[in-house]
Amino acid sequence: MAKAKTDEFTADEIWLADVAKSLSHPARIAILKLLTELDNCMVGSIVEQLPLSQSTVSQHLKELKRVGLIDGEIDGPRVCYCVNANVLIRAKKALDKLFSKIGCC
Amino acid sequence: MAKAKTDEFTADEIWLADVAKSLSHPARIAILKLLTELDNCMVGSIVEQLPLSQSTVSQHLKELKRVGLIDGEIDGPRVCYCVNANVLIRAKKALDKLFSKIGCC
DNA sequence: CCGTAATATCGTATATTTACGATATACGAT
DNA sequence: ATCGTATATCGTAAATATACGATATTACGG
Repeated sequence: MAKAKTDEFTADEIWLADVAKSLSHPARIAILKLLTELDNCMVGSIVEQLPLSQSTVSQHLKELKRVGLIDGEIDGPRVCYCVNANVLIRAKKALDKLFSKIGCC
Repeated sequence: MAKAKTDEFTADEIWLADVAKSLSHPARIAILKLLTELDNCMVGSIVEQLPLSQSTVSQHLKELKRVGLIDGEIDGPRVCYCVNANVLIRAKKALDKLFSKIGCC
């Protein structure tokens, strides 16, 4: 029943799982890709490129922002999002650490 | 209503999101960590270390196996799981590619 | 063959995610 | 002040995820 026993895991484990969760939808992967490629990262541009409604895209952006993978900067009546490299690097390091000593049984 | 519009995204995006999904629970992060640390990777050993029931752990193992992050090898009456480095490397490369050109608006 | 141990699967309850349209908010222009 | 545009939030329905106990399966030892 999805009883949140998260306190039984380490903060690192919970954090990495949370970042992974934010990456666990193709739309959010696509959004991150767009943010690294487009010279224009207004929400409207993103919505145009995705097969999803504006409100749904907004929800996905909120999820990415929640874990800090992107930041939104208000630009007049628009919002400009961009990738937060720091969080990204931290996530990659955590992954590397997790798998630094792969050795099997 | 979670209408699966996944065909609108690229295979790469879907795959990476799927791997991320399999990493999106602290128990599964913990399992992967255990598999890289324990000299004994029987299911029983994993269950012992986690605050979850045997059936729940088995479900998590199934999810990790589904995306190929781990392989299970039958060893008598037990099953020995280990990390699949190939899938892992592929995932890391996909992440690196995704973020190779971080440049903001 | 039978019992025991290890693991997987089933059934099921609850929680969370995903999606959309409708509505609210914020801002710039007129 | 009002209008139009851009974005966020609300309400909600359907899908999926998580958890557990109970049961099935598999393999070995006697």
